[in-house]
Amino acid sequence: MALRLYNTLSGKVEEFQPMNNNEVRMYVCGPTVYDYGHIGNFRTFVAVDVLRRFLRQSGYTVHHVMNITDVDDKIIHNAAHAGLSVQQYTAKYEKAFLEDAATLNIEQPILVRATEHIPEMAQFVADLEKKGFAYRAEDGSYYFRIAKFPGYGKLSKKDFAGMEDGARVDVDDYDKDNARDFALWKAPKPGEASWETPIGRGRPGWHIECSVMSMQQLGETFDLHAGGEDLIFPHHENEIAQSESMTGKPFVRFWFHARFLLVEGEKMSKSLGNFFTLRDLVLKGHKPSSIRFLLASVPYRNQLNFTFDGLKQAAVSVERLRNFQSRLDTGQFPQGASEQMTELARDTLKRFWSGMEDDLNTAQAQAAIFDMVRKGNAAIDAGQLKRDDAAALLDVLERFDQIFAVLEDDETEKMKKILNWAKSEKREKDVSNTLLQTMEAQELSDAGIEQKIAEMENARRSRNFQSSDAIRAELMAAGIVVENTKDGVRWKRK
RNA sequence: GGCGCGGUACCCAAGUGGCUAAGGGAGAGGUCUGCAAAACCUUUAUGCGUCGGUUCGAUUCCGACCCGCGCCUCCA
Repeated sequence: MALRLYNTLSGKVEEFQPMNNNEVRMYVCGPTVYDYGHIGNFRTFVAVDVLRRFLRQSGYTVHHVMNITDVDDKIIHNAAHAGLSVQQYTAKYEKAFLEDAATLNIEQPILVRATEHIPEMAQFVADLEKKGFAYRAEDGSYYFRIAKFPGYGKLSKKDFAGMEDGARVDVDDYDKDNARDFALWKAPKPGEASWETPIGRGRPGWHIECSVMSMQQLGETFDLHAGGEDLIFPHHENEIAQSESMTGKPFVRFWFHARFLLVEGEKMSKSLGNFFTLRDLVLKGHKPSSIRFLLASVPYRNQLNFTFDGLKQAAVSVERLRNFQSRLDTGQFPQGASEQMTELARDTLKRFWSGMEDDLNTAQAQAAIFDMVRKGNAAIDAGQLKRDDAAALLDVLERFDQIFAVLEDDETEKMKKILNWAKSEKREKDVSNTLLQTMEAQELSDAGIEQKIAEMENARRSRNFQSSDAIRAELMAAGIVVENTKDGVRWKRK
């Protein structure tokens, strides 16, 4: 059994085997740091994170590299508008992106930045020109000659053969030999950021950074290259053209693309008012774990409809898993193991795993876990769960969470950071009461809460229910839920 | 216009040429419970966009149509 993964290049689901036994070398196209990351960006990065974690859980050592695009037209434009240097401008958004990724429990890959590889890129362009794949235009820009690369279009399944003669040529593209030729290197326009290099002054085109940095980090041919579906063309098609022209070898074995999401049933766009950054959602009071759970629960190749209702549902689902985990953790169970539960743990893990192996079918994998939760809860209710069973079920839950990463309950700290950020950015008006209430619950110390609960328990023991209910209500108002179980009192922050 | 993906219950969302069409949420009823929370049980698609076709049999394959979405010059 092994992971079967859809490969955009072949258009088929294939068995994934890395080139070197236990090592996977993968590259993901990272963010262009010109603004805060939105929920669509994070769908892709969560999908890649799930892939990365699953590969690691499968026993591979994963070399995972991600680029930061820190120079492009939009950055140059926005930076100038803000009166900042490109570097000052991008530093802010790169930091924000990495914080947001951490908020969503996305493990950080090895980072490489475009602006830190300018000489290598210039060299790459020079070499491509030497080999006849690139040419210099009159203004000092360099273009890739796609006519020289017969495989052009193989990733995006486009046939460019018939388009060469008689193809329309845009008036402003008079510099290019063919309208489809793409920029490797851009000559500077007045006031734009540029670098002095042996091929002249200028800045890299968009695609070149990924070819140069990925091959530098991972070799001329590597296992996996990921990104959003929009990158298939032209970005990844162009990367293939540049890289394979340079080395004469296959560039990437598996191409992995995450599908775009919809927000409230529509394409996300600023004009529709359904454009949300991660921070927007947290300020509205949604927990990072709910967001991650929702993003991860629809398989990456399917369109995901991201809705606020769905976010609420995800929160409850995560809560259900956490409740079960806590029940297993704190419950008192008799020694030993039961055959049914041992089998349940084994079967669940198997189902979970085969769901994941089936092109990362996270919905299927999740269903196995929820089945286990129901059966496990029922066994506890019936008094049939033994101590070793609890450990076995907890272990399965742990395996699930090493990939989904939603059970760890330390979110208030993350949310607080975002709250503080909102204050520093003068965005207090966007802070919801839900978030404030969650934060309030955090203000109470564990000791303070336990003190209150002790008072409540005393009142209950002396059957002074009026008093105990008052304390319960008070705690509830502060976002603390107290549960009285036959194994004792348990409480949690909501 | 070209290429591609999808339309499954109130919502989100898997899946299959024929056994009861996963799972989660929501609603209803019940069990437990001083209350609350959690949990469990029952219940909610004779039906899988529409219409044809192939087949002993289709939600699953094929065709047409309707709707949604993506790519086709830098949006994840």
